[in-house]
Amino acid sequence: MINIESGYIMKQNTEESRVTIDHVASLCGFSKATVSRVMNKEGNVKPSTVERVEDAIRSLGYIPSSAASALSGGKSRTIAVLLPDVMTEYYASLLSGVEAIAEESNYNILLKMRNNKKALIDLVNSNKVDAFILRNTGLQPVDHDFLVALKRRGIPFLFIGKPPVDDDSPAILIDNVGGARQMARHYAGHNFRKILFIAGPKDNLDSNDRLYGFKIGLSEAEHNPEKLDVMHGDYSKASGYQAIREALDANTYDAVFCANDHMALGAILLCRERGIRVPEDVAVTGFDDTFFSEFLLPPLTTVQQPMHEIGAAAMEMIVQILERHVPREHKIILPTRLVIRQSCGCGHDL
Amino acid sequence: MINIESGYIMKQNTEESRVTIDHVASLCGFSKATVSRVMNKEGNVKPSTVERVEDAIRSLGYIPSSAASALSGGKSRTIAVLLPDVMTEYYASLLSGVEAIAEESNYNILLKMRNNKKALIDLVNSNKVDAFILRNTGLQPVDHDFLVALKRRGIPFLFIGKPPVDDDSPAILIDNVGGARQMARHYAGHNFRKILFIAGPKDNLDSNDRLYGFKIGLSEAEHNPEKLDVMHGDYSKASGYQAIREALDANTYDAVFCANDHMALGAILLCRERGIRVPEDVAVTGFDDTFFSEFLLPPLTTVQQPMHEIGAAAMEMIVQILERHVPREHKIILPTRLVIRQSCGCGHDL
DNA sequence: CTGAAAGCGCTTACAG
DNA sequence: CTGAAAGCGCTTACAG
Repeated sequence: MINIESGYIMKQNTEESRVTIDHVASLCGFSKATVSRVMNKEGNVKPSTVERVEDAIRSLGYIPSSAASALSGGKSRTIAVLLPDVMTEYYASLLSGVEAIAEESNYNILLKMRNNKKALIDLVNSNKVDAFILRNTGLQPVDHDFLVALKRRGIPFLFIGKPPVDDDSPAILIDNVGGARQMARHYAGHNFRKILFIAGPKDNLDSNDRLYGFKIGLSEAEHNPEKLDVMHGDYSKASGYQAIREALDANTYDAVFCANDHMALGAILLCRERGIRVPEDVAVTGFDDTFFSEFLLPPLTTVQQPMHEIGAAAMEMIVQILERHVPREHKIILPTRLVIRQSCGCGHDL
Repeated sequence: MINIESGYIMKQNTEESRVTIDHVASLCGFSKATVSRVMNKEGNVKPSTVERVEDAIRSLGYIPSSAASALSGGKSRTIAVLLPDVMTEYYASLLSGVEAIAEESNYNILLKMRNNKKALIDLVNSNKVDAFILRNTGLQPVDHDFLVALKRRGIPFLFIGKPPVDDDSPAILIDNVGGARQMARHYAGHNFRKILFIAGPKDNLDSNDRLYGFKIGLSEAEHNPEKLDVMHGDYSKASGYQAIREALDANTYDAVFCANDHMALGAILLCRERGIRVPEDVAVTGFDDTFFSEFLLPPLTTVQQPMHEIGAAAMEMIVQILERHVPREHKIILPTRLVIRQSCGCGHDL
């Protein structure tokens, strides 16, 4: 458009040159109200007008100032995403799913990784984002005042994972129960009789659902193990290691099912240390199908959840809410799938 | 502040209530110009005034509209971060380092994961961010027009990794040469004679530095291998697998050093398949010290780089540039460290 | 279908 | 050290 490289033109527009709606208006001969209307695809603008305005926008390379439109009541086209962290593959995948759709739909994403009440409420009030995607974990519940602020200002939001108990917000869920149920049936097939479930924290919804699904799966398969003990970890490798260590000090088990792969990794590490063979002495399985599970020795049997798709679905739903004013109440449940590898005792071709 | 739960008060302020600078001004009895000054810590405001204004801000719970301040020439307190992806641990760690400092310094971060020229230039012109953090990989070079736009508008930016050749922007670097040099010395200790280096893409700066460091390390140790072959991958597991497969079809090697851990994983996987023992038949080492490397069998010898710190350093530098108007030209080089595990042949206590 | 005008909530010369 | 006023670049009733 403007040749920056050829030095001598630059002088007067080094920092200031900004094409505004006024330039567009005067170039195409319509008012800026009209320009604004076509930019926002409002509808009732004569097609020929739309065309001329769009030509002007294009030829000027006009980019609306999002600050200005946000201030005057328009949209900022940015969505805040609140995640506990991005270091676990699970969250990184979510984020990449969200981002993929954001890019495609021309939204920006603002990332927040701390449940910092003040910062969040500031963000709500700052006019900076159009909506929120919230990952709710039992671990660090989303602040209540923050949710109140959101509702109060009428800013749409959605949960990845179950909303807080009293809240019926839109949400993207996965079939925790179904995945664990498949695992249980597989356990029944192996005829495991002394089973340890290494759960997440006591109040964690995902973990509770997985345990629940596991139990009904067992009973559906009419498999009645001698015992089904439950220990609690915090989803970390270290906690899986610790849990199985304590459990094994007191009891013996055929098999341990962990509420996620990181804890399963911890369990396998403990077994390696003690010379306990997996799966010959004890089977170990997980949940998530994290990157590394396939490369463990033995390769981990686990439940795959569509992490990327969860993020994508969340962003899609937000875009719909924002742009099509679709009914706010809405849940989507994404499927999970048992992935059988060798840590359960299958495939002796190790 | 306002009791949302007790329904009957809500009626009139359900969506609108916003505390503005005017409210603050009238509460404390100063003009909004003054309020603005204290908010922006401009300096020449009488201390007693500052105090009264701050009291008013606090008691009203006032949050400035970032849209308004951005529009009127102020700052948006948000930094754009451009990353190729977040799915690899390397980028996820960077991001978490960036985020940690952003939170602490009260900045927001806007995440961009595609090198989409138009979207980026729009962002530059949209007034939405104060600065950019750019991860430059040889793979997907940062668009030139985008950089031009940045400079033209005077928006500060910084690279993680080497800037493009002709560019002397601030950057956060790691000591690729030093890390690979340590690895080379270790190789000399093992007396490996037939060495394969699985590099990144041909024009990749990190990979080239690692190869360079490896070579000078070898010569410093006066170790002269019979051969040092180089194959190129793309940093993916699959490419490591592929590279070593081709290499092994034509030659034999004592040891292979991979430019990152994912390719080392691929190499180890190929060896597993072929029944080639690592490290007895061939040693395999990597670079990065990714999460999984410790849990591989054999545990991977690799070079650790401080990923989180890189992100943190980047954000810190941006904040300094923005707030203290520190000189723009600046580089920081962070150290790397050899982590010796067993895939190189050390620690036979497997 | 289109335009004139007010207003969104700040910041920043300018004047004192 | 402080204030009155203009202006940033949009959007949105309101009127036609």
